[in-house]
Amino acid sequence: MNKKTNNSPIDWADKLNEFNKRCRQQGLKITPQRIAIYKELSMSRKHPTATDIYTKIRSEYPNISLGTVNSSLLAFAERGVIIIIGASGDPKRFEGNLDPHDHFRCIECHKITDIPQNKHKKIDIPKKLKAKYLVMGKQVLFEGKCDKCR
Amino acid sequence: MNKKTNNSPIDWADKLNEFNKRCRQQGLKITPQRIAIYKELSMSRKHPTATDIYTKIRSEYPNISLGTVNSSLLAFAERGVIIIIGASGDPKRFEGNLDPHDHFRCIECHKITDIPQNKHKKIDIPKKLKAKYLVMGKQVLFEGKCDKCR
DNA sequence: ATGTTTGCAAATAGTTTGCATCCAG
DNA sequence: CTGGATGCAAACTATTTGCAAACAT
Repeated sequence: MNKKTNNSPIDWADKLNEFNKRCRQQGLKITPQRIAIYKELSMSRKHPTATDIYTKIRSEYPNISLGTVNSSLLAFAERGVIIIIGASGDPKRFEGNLDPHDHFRCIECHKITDIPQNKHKKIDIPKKLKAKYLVMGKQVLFEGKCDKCR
Repeated sequence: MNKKTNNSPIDWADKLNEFNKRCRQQGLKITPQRIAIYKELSMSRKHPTATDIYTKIRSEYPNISLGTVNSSLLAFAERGVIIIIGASGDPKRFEGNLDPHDHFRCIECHKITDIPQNKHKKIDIPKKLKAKYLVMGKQVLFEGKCDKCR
């Protein structure tokens, strides 16, 4: 499509490097399973749940467990290697793409789509907030009905 | 504190009117339970879960059920009488305050605080989004650690 | 060598569903 | 009257926990 062609081995090599670096920085051990989990996540633009990733990975690692997938994803998210998105009540959805962008969620089919940040790049963190809290992230979530559901 | 004194009977009468009007417009039946649910929600600045509200209301309506509280809240949210906020994986949190504002969520204690919209009032909906989707709402969620947890 | 991670299983939490009864409009 | 709402219980889905064995550093 456009310059952001996924699945290119070069992209993946880059991402893997970045991933390894971040893990080491954060004291997270790098295991084949974790690499597979991260690969599955970062190759997907679909904001998979832990179960989604678990299902996909089972073909490659037949005896990985959902618990492992879940705890790995949580460990990543805790250290900022990935992020968690979506709306409350939904299962957790993970996102490997750390470039700032927004999301659109269909209230009917619950699908989440990436939305590039248009103008408003700089919503940024109100000073009052920074004074009182340690602000580590920001998410903008649009909700409504997607083309298929409306 | 300041002009937004909660719990004032006048505030509540206003809100109740508004609530009744909206319910009628939307074809939702008004029952004592629903009024109690909405009252509990709109009097609270704490973004309660269904269970929170259920627990509180039981003193007044000892045989209301969690299912009823939940389905009422969902019915309200579906029709825009209230909104659902929070992050995925968390239990749903409800919010009766429809004035546009943002939220801060502590990733440790999961508490959610209202954040007034500072400057950036106008993030508003990218045209491309509007073209493709039916956008019904927008949420800005800051995440990090609150004063108590950091 | 050592402390983290894995895999498994069980426990917990939260949400949703089905159905008979009831009540607001 | 009638369709939506209630209350109860059971089913489901997702997440978390505990522990012994395996492995990355």
